[in-house]
Amino acid sequence: MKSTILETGEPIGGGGDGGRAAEASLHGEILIRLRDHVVEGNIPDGGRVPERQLCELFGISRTPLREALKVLAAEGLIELLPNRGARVRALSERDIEELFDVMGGLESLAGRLACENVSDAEIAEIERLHYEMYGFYLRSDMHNYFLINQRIHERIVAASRNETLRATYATFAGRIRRVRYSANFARKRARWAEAMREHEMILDALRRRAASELADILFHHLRNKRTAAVEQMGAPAEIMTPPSQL
Amino acid sequence: MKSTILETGEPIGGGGDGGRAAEASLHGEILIRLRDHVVEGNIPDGGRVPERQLCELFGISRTPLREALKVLAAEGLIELLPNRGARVRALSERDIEELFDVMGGLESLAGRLACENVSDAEIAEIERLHYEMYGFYLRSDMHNYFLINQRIHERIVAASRNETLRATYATFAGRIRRVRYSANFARKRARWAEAMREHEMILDALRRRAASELADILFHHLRNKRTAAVEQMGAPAEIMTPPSQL
DNA sequence: TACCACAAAAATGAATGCAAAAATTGGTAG
DNA sequence: CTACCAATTTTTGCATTCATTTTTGTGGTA
Repeated sequence: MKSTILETGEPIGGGGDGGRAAEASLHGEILIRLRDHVVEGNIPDGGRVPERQLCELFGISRTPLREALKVLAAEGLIELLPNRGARVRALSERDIEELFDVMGGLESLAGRLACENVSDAEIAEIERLHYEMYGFYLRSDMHNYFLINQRIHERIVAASRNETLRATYATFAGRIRRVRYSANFARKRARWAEAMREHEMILDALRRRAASELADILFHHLRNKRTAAVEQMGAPAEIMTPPSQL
Repeated sequence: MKSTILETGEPIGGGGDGGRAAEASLHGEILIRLRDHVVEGNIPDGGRVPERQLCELFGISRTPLREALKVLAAEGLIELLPNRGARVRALSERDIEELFDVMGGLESLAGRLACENVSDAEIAEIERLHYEMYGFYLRSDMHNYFLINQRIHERIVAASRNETLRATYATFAGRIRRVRYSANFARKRARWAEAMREHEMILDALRRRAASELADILFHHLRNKRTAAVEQMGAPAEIMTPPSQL
């Protein structure tokens, strides 16, 4: 008996979970590693996902790898062409609009449910993060601003007390991760200030536990992010070159 | 539907689609058939999903079947226990609450987006369905009422013009299909009347294209469905016995 | 009779093998 | 030199095989 495999009987994939469980059973590990491999942009958009190479990269046979590919296809991260293998799914502008809107719907829901369930301590924690983020905004520290921003949204989702929602949110977040990353670099000060104001409204509505209002604000917040992201796409100039792929 | 297999090079799983495409490639067909097999309740809750038997049922080898199992696990329909095979995922009361809330969030979003995009013709069609449904309500024709009800909700989702949302909605709808079916049999006249009133509000808000308002109404509509479903669960008396499983 | 140990049987997880389809290469004709 | 076609190579999809693990069944013992 080795040290890597866990011996618990914990179920895998129980809740369409965003890939949290399933570390056991080779296939599960490969799924996670392959997902990361794709999400992190090691393969260019629309590029082929060569089974053979990945097999030796991960040191496994094709069977578990192909199982993972099927799952990633179901998640929408890659697409499978009959007899022509897997490709990294290139997101069209429309795809990105749709994804941001769905994210908006999910965050909107999260806010609504959070108003029902959030504790005072959680609000206090979100407030703390908010002011921390505000500090980075004042200092124009984009990177740390973005990090805290993410955490605030995650806290709201967590406060919704809905594990199904959390897992679904995680899946979609992974799907647009690359885009969000680059959209992040749209250093438009105007949009940034607007986002900051929206975050103040979010916090205010959450404090008052105004569910419908928070739902509205969050949807529009994401809608504005969508606009910013799409504008950024229009004039990319220099696309982030993936860190070289063997 | 044509002769089952389609020869187009259409990608599979392109959008996390709810199983619409992918009829090609044995694996894809098996995925659909197996999903139906589970959703339709041929295997009891928590029951084992025997690979061997299903293989000969479908007349295939274990490889494509196992690929399908992995996907269904990712969708949350079944769960995989390491070295102990697949089981049909039994939904706890909490699971069902979560699922209804997520469905509420998705329909809420659909309504919001529909207000942006719905055409007059689509509204007219939904109105037509609404009055047709009203007729079944008056005649206490539960079955047809439910069918039209489903179609109205689908029309709203379609009017959102968001394919990603549509696919996600379809996946979750499949996940609670069994529950909805039995919840449907909760013939509480009071709840039924309430639902009818809510539908009138939905139609009204859609006509006025009042996005936030419609979002609210749809969420609460689903929340009420959730309450009804959970109450129904509490006193099931006779659980729908699955039509015997070899 | 209840319980535990042990062995046989079955099922799972992963690797390998094989046929078919696609991509690639080489060659030829125009 | 280019366009087109055929043969080779590669890749994909599925079946089969092999090694573990779990489950089942049996017998012995307290």
